[in-house]
Amino acid sequence: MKAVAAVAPLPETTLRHRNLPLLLLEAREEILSHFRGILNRFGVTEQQWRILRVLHERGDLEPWQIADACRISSPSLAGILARMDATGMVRRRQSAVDQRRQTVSLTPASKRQVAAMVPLVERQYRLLEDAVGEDTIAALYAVVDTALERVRKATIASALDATVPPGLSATP
Amino acid sequence: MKAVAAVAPLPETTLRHRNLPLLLLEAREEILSHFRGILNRFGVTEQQWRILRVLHERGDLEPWQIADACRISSPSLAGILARMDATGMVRRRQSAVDQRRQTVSLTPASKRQVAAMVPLVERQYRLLEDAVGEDTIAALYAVVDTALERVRKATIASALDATVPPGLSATP
DNA sequence: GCCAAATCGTTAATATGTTAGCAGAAGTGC
DNA sequence: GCACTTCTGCTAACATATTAACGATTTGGC
Repeated sequence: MKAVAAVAPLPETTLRHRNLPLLLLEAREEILSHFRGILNRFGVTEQQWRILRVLHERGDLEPWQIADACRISSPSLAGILARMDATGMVRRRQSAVDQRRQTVSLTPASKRQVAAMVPLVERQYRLLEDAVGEDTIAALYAVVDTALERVRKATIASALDATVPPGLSATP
Repeated sequence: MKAVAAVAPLPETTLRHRNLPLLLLEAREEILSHFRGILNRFGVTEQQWRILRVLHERGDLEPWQIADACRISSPSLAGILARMDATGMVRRRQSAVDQRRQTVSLTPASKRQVAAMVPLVERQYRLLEDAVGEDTIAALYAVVDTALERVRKATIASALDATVPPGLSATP
């Protein structure tokens, strides 16, 4: 006869949860694909557009503010801003009071470019809403907003803190 | 006195729509941050895990199937698979009938590694659900699913096809 | 059977993401 | 005033994303 432990949950090797980051990546890429033509037309990358847009909306910013707002890591941003500075898309000035800090601002040329891009981007959003339903897009914003907020506020433990069968970890 | 055209919509320079791809990026990164510890522990990148996982779930696949399932472009996948092959994470075999095709499969070592990672990943999903509410995560899956499906099925025109004021485009 | 077109994986060039670490500058406590 | 800590932006090393283009097939039309 089988022992009592027969019902004990074996180390399951089947994922019950679908890959949520992958799903979000798919959604993001699918939507972004409809804007990429506009970006390519104006010769700006997706990250460069995020930066142009946030500078357009919020005015001059310091690099750490851009990094935070655009979800670009500091090392990535350093290179991106250097390239944008070299091509005249932004201007960087050192702060006089704090030698560590900088201020990034749009140039007259990039302001004109943003002004030309904004109506196209806005129109593309409307075309998207017209095609899939404004309510669908609104629900997407809303649900992602609340999920994001709750994940950020929550205290989430790490599965690594739990007891792990020794010898299975790749830790040296 | 003002002319009748006073109400005509000036070329608006204010974006009414928030950056939706950025919002999805934020959500994705926020969630992924809680899994990155597991991936780092086992020395696999996020993309490598996507590949390991899909091979675990669906068995041997050809590169184009992996590219499609994991949302990895063909050029990126070439390098990733080459590295994974070099480190023994996957094995590649040429097809006998079609010299262009390959079959990618897990190795015994990577099968053991996936088996060790799956419970941790699954546990992390549960910790996430416990912290933010299972319904929140379920709603996220559901809404993103439907939005993604509708965007894919819809026929969405390009804003570039509309009339653009000449001289504002960066087209040479 | 043969040639043009489509397929599959790949390389090349450039731009970013990730992690670790570092240098200069500014705040902090004593 | 000085050691200590924090902050800000940066470099370095590596892995990926994007776009264009290519080489080796395979397929389809005729």
